[in-house]
Order: sequence, then C-alpha cells, then structure tokens
Amino acid sequence: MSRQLTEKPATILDVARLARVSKSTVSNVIRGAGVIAPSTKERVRQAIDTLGYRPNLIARQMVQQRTSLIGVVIGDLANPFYSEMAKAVEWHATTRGYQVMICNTQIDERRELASLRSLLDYRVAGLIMLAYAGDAESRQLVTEARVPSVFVTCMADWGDVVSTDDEKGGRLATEHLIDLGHRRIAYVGDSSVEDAADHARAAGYRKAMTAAGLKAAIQHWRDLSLEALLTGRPRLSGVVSSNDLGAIEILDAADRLGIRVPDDLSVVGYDDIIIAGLRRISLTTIAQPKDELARSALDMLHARVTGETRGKPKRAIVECGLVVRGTTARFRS
Amino acid sequence: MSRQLTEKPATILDVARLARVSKSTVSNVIRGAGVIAPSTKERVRQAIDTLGYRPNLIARQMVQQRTSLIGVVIGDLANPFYSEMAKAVEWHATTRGYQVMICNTQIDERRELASLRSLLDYRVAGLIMLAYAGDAESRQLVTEARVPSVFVTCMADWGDVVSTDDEKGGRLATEHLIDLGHRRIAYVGDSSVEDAADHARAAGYRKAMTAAGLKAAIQHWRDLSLEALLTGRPRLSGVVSSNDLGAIEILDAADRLGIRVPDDLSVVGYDDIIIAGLRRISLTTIAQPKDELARSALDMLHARVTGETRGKPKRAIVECGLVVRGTTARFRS
DNA sequence: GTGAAAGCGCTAACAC
DNA sequence: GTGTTAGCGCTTTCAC
Repeated sequence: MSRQLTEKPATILDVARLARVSKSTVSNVIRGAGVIAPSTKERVRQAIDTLGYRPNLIARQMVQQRTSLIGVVIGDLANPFYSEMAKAVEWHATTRGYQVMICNTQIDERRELASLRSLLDYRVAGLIMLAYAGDAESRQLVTEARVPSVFVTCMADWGDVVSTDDEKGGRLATEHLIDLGHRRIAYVGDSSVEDAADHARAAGYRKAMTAAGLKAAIQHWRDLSLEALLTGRPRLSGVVSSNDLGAIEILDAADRLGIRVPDDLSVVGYDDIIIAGLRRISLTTIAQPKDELARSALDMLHARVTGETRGKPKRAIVECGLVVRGTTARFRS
Repeated sequence: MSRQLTEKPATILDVARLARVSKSTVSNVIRGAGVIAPSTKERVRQAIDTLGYRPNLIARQMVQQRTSLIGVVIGDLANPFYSEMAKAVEWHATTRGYQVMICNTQIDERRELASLRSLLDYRVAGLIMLAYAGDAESRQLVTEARVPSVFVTCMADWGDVVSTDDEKGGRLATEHLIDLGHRRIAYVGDSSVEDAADHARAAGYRKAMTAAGLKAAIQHWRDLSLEALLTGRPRLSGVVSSNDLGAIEILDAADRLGIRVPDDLSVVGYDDIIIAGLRRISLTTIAQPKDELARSALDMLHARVTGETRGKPKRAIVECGLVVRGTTARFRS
C-alpha cells in the first residue's frame, strides 16, 4: 500500500516484476484463469497489495473489444421522474457490473445527437434511452453502430422497449374520474412526455370517455391557456394530465384562480413521482413502477449485450396502477 | 455512410487504406496536426465520410495516458438538490469536453468506496464529489491515485472545495425570522446534508440567536420527534431547516398537527430546490446558486486536470441569498 | 507532406 | 504451471 506518491499508477508489469513472474501469470491470477501454483498466486497477491495495483479498465476493454459502459440518455435530470428513473437505472446497471454514462438532452435533437455520438465514441456496450427526441440521424447513428438500445417509457421501432401500458394508464385515470361522477373531463398532454407515450395515454382517456358516452377533449400545454381551460364554460370538473409535473402546475393554476381542488376540480397525474406523495401536493396519479422498469430494461439490455437475445426488437410491459390521494373527489355540481 | 451493417466499426486503418495514405496521415487530419496537402486532406475526409468513421476514444485515451472522463459522486439522485446539481455539473462538464460518469452512493461508505474504485479503474481525469461520506479508505484511494477532486457543498481537507458560505446562510435564515419578531426558533439538521455544511449552517444560526440574546436550540432529525418539537411548550414559532426536503417534512407535520404555516409557525429551508417554488409549497429558503457552484467546480477541476493549478487545496465561495416566500410571516402571539 | 515504427496496459492463444 | 508473443486502435516521435 505504500507506493511512492509521485509515481503513476502501477501497471501489470510492475506487479510481474515484483512478483518475479510474467505479466500473463499476473493476468491469470487477476482473472482467476488457468491453474496457478498456490505459492506464486500468493506472491502475486502480495505484489498487487504492496503496489496498490488496480487493473486499467481502459486497457482491458481495449483488447477485449467491448466495454462495460452503458450510456443513459435522459430528458431532464431536474425533472423528478427522470432523476428517479436515473437512480434506478444506475443501481441496476452497477449491480450487473456496468458503469453508466449519463447524458442530459433536454429532449433537444441536437443535444441528443451530440450525446449519442459521444457515447458511441466511448464504445458503450449498450444504450438506455429514457427519452428519445426521435431524430432520424440519431437512429442511423445507433443502428449503424449496432449498439443494443432499450427505450424506457419512450418508443422507437428499432430497439427494445419497456414501458407501462400507457393506454391502460390513461384509461384508469379517466375511469377513476368517471366513477366519481365527473362528466366534463379534459386530458392535457405535455412535451416532457415522449410523444408515443402521450398519445397512448390520450387514447386510453378517449376510450374511457367514449365508453361512458362522454365527449373527449384532448389538449396540449404547447397551445393551451390554463386559465381558459379551467375557467371556460361549461365548467370542467376533472383533468387528466399526462404527467405529475403538469398536474402540479394545474394545481398551482387552480389555487391561483380560486378553484378549489378537489371540491371544484379533480386532478389526476401520471408517474407518481416522490413529491406527489407530499401532504401539500397529495396528488392522485397513475404510478409507474420505476424500479421494475429499470430492472426490466437492464435485463433486456444485458441479454442483448451478452448475445443471449438477438433479432427483432422485443417489448416488455410492466403494470401501472392508480394511486388515489387528495386531488380527486366525487363530483358535486 | 453506407457501411455494411454487419461490419464492426471502421478503424483508422480502414480509412487509411481507402484514402491510400498511412494511418498517421489520417490521424493528422483528424487532429488537425501538422501540415497536410489539401488534396490528401480531402481524400481522407471523403474516406472518413463514406466509412462513417469515428475515432475510438478508448484507444486514443489509452495512448494519451489520460481520459476526458469525470467521475461524479452523488448522495441521492432522487433528492432534488442532488439531481439539480447533477444536471448543472453534467452541463458544464460536457461544455468543457468531458464525459461524466455518475455514481449514486446514498451516502453509504461502502457504496462510496466501491464507486470511487470503479471510477478510478476507468482512470477518470477528475472527481466531483457532490457528497462525501468521509471514509478514510476513500481518501487514501483517491489521494494515492493522485486524481484531482473537488468537493461541492461538502468538505474534505485533501481536495478543492466549492460551496456557499454556509454559516452566512444559516445566519441569514435565522435573522429573517428574528426580524419578523420570532423568539423561539429551532434549527433542525438533516443527515442528507454533509456534516461540515450542516455544522456551519447551525453555527450561523447560533450566532444570530446569540447576537439577538436568544437561546439556541439545535436539533437533528436522527434523534427528533417532530411532533414533540412542534407541540412542546413553550411553543416554537420558527424553524430553520438545514435543507428544503427537511423543511417540507416539517410543513407536512405541521399540517398534520393542525399547526398553521405561516400563521402559527414560520419555516425556512435551505437549497431552494425547484419544488420549493411551487405554490403549494412556497417555501422561504436560502438559495444555493447551483449553476454557479457547478461552473466553479468544473473550472477548478479543469485547471487541476490541465496542470494549470497545482499545490494546496483551494477554496471557492459563491454567494447564497434569502428567498422569501410563503412559509414565513411576522410573529403573532 | 507523408510514412514507418514504437508503444500505451492489457488479454488470450499457444508454446514450453 | 508459466512465459512468449501478438495484437486491440490509436498517437507520436522521427526519418525521409
């Protein structure tokens, strides 16, 4: 442990010299390969210890022609849904012996492209896409590099996908409001949610509305005055938001406009981010099981990386469920 | 761009062959080194394009004996303060040409040690510590590896430090309450805040209290019944929390106990995480300028990595400030 | 201006 | 059981 502090890290050759063996022998004991005489094994161990030697992963991966790096592409780290997912992904990746490289893209095509390029330049073994802006160039880049990719909570036809059943989630949220007696219910989409997921949730909403003989009204933040939505006539009594952050903004707007939640307005979110459970927010929402999404994503990716899975993109669906809290209540005219 | 999809990524040799030059020449045009005849330069460019060639960074960094990797050690990615900081750090790192490797430690010494080991095995050029459990073995590991480290919002005497003036922050928060007429004010520390920072904030609180002739009461979550704290006699009328998340928990507890904020109780947080600004939370707090902390940290680290700075650990302080929102009000008996 | 050659730290055949 | 050897893909002298 008492290497000179002025030296550069010890190499396998330093260890070999000190232990009076060849570097292959050192390599063998490190990797537990072949059969080595207990005495030499011990000598090597000693040498490794006194030098504080640690194998250079860059060098190892260079010769092995594969890295244990996983690129994680994220929409917005400051968005709790993404950061909570990132945490779960990091955990499951580390558990399987991978190291993650996280890139934050703000769902901007240029940044996504730059991130992907950088990740591929490092020869990542695989990609976890927590957000995908859907750029054609991105697609070409990744498919040409033949790097296994799994899309979590977002979609692409050229990689594995793991998500919850978004249509079911949208339906669940809507049916909850319908069951509570609401009739005028709007759906509000958000750009921070990937398009396909947003559409699926909206489709679930529409189905539930139609099945109940109600008129669907699908809105989008992009072209929406929250005030007009909430104060228009006839009065809305329920809102389904495509994500929790949007729902919380609706809560804010309602507070500002003197609309009481849940007395005058019921709101359902989507994601179940941690803060949705705060007493001050207490948001009814559709829970996405983040740990399971991440676990599943890493299982799929790992299977691709090892070659265990090959061929056509696969798809995994994990269950979502309604969590009833304080922002929804029975309709009162 | 039309490489066979079954091939492995093109190497510099493939480009050299196609352009009918040596690989050194290709290397030179890639790196813009030396003087190359425009015609050959063009041929090489063409070859690079048709092959979709991208230099293998692993190989490059192997020969250059240094990486452009930065290890980022985080306490808890699901904690908004950390994830907001992580976002800022990622941004500033990317901007300077680094790629980040994020490790989430839950401020657990064993996980921190494992993360650090992994990061060092990848030969990261530098380390940004957003949290530091303070393990002695961690310290030895990193100092022996001679990897520049900067501690952000946490402390160690063996690396550069960038933080806000925590004592001032604690003082500001406390003085705000005193100015509002509060007399019985408690300070509540939290384990998710690094010890040194927590202590400095508590010290600021104590100074302000003492200066006003008031009695300081420093508590810690670890050994605290929130109910006892809030309902004990004589009644507390102000609380300074060492972080926003803790402050929000106090808000929750107050709501639960029927204590009105800010009418019966004023609460000040620390960090100014995004959700503190939500109308439903509207937390008065001490703002840590996250972008500036991150920028400063990366400047310091970059200067170390390039050798521009050397020698004793440096220290940078960025300003913090009070943000008054809705959880504090004038004292009424 | 361009190329030949050495070598970064390691693994993996393949000899001995 | 252990050592020799040939690279992995790149940069970097140093000749020509």
